[in-house]
Formats: sequence, C-alpha cells, structure tokens
Amino acid sequence: MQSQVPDTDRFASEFRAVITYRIAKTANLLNAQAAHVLRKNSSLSLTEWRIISLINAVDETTASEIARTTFIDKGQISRTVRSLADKGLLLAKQREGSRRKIELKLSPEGKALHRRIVAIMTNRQRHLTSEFTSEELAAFHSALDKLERASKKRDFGE
Amino acid sequence: MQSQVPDTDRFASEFRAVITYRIAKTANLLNAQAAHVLRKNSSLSLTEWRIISLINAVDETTASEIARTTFIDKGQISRTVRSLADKGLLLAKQREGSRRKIELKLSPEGKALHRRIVAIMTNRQRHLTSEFTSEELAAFHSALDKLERASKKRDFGE
DNA sequence: ACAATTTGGTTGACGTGTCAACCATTCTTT
DNA sequence: AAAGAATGGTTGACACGTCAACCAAATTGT
Repeated sequence: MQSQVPDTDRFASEFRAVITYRIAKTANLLNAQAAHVLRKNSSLSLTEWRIISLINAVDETTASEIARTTFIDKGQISRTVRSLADKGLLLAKQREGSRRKIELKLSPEGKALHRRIVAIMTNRQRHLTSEFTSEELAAFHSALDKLERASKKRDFGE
Repeated sequence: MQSQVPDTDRFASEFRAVITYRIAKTANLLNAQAAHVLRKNSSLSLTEWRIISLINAVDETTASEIARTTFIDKGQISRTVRSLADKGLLLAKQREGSRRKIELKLSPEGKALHRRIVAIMTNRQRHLTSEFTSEELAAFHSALDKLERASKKRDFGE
C-alpha cells in the first residue's frame, strides 16, 4: 500500500509558482471550510454570513455601500438581503429623507446570531494563523494589498 | 464633487484584519481579471483554461488526477473535459490496459492555443508580481502553504 | 473464486455567482 | 425648470460550482 499522501502532485512543482492558481486554490479551501463550519452551526450561507458581519461592523449601512467595498454583485446582495430579512435577521427600512436608500441594520436576533458565530470564526482565524509570526502576517497582508491593486489594472499591454 | 475613490471603506479597518475575507476578495478580483483576459483573447472559461494548462504541464493525465491535486469538483472536470474535447482542444482516449482510466492530452490545436494564451498570462503574472521582491514572493508562498494546511483540518474544537 | 471496497468517471438537481436590462429617484448641468 | 447623467436597488436569464447518487471497472480481503 502506498502512503496516504501518495507520490502526488506531478503538478505541484509547475504550479506552485503560478501565484493566481495558488491564491484561488487556497481561497477555495478556506471558503469551503467556512461554509462547512457555518452549516454545522447555523443555517447561513457564506455570503449571508459575510453580509451579516459587514453590517454588524458599521452598525448600519446600505446595499450599495456593501457592493462598493466588497465587490459582491449588486444583485446577489439584493437577494441575500431579502433572504436575511425574511429570516428576521436584519431590518431594512427606508432612510429618513430618501425614498431610495434603504438602511440595513441587524435585528436583535441578527445581533445575537452574529455574536454566537463570530466567536467560532474568531477561534477559527486564530487556528488558521497560529503558525504565523506577526511579521509574517503583516507581510502577507501587504502582499495581498499589492495584488489587489494590481488586479484592478485591466491594462497590462492587452 | 467627491474624489474618485471617496471617503470609502468604513469597513476597511475592521476587515483588513480578517484574513479569510481578504484572501477571498483578492482571489475574486484576480479571477475576474483572468476571466476577462481570457474572454478577450479566447473563448475559454477560467476553468477550461486551468484544465488546459494542467494537462499541458504534465503532458498527459486523467480526470481524477486533476481532481485530486486541484480540488476542482469531479463533476465539473468531467463536463469541462467534454466541452474541451468537443472544441477539439483535447484528446481523450482509453488508457492502454484499462477500460476505465481515460488519458487526457492536448490536441495540436490545444497546444497551440495554450502557447498563445500562456504568453499573455505569463505577462500578466509578471505585472501582478512586479512590486514583489523575491523574498516577499517566497514568504507569500509559504504563507499560502500554511493556510492551505490549516484549511484542511476541519477540527478546531468545533 | 467470491464478496466487499475503492476508484474513475458521468449525470441530475440544485444553489450560488455574474451579467445586463431595467425602473425609480436623486443629482448635475444648463 | 427641464434634460441628462448618475445612483440605489430589483429582476431575469444564464453560467458555473457543489453535492449526492449512480454505474462500471478494478482492487483487496477471505
């Protein structure tokens, strides 16, 4: 019998260098893990959870503000917001003095849920970064910054 | 009139620290950019392109080997392989001495396409990493390794 | 040699993401 | 004040990802 992790990865050497593959793969793994944890502990999808924590962070916001900062699709936000409102986790009401902007806030139930889940997720994040020194972590964030900036330039000699 | 990039991101301070958000967001931006480049230069989807380059890298492989190393869904691979075969970009034939394994190779057209696109993508990668020193790049890869390993443990006190 | 298990691959159903069109409202310009 | 542009949000159509069930072939255990 071969070892658990076999000869594996004839691909590895070639693709370890391709940074975009690596990020995509890591992101997928992390997202899958998060979705799994959420399923076990709630009935939230990953996007629902993200939107909840975003709203929680600023206390009150609008769909378009979320869209602008997260790059989540407008439409998807619209639908997710409705599903969260249907579940009674958030309150959406017309902003004073506007007939268009809709103010999003967590309901008490939403806040309670957030409190419960954020504890789990914080724990998870601690585990994920447990092998990082704080310098490594800072460097990693700064690398992501650079990539993010570079990813927004759609003009590299196309 | 406000500046192009406005007061922005009341979220930023809060969420810069949440590593999984940041990776997911960066990965999304990079994927979107890649998909965009592919659309402009070919009729390939991102997964089609990835599978083409994977096959190219090892010359010949099977669906399950791809699944094992990339964590792309079996089903998705199966369908993508068929669509690539339909487009004449890859050849799928029964492996000698097996009535189950199917050997995947690029067709001459597939190879030519790969050659054309890989040039563009390599150029892109150079732009993406142009602000990285080689130490930074190495550190970034090693950080991804750590996260990948940690993401596979589904047991952190759940 | 047989049953039980594992592996390679396909398929269907369904959820999520993405794009573009759209409407109503608000802001800008003249 | 009216026309035009920009913004906030919703919707529909469709592509893509994900999960589970499934079949056939191959391997393992007895």
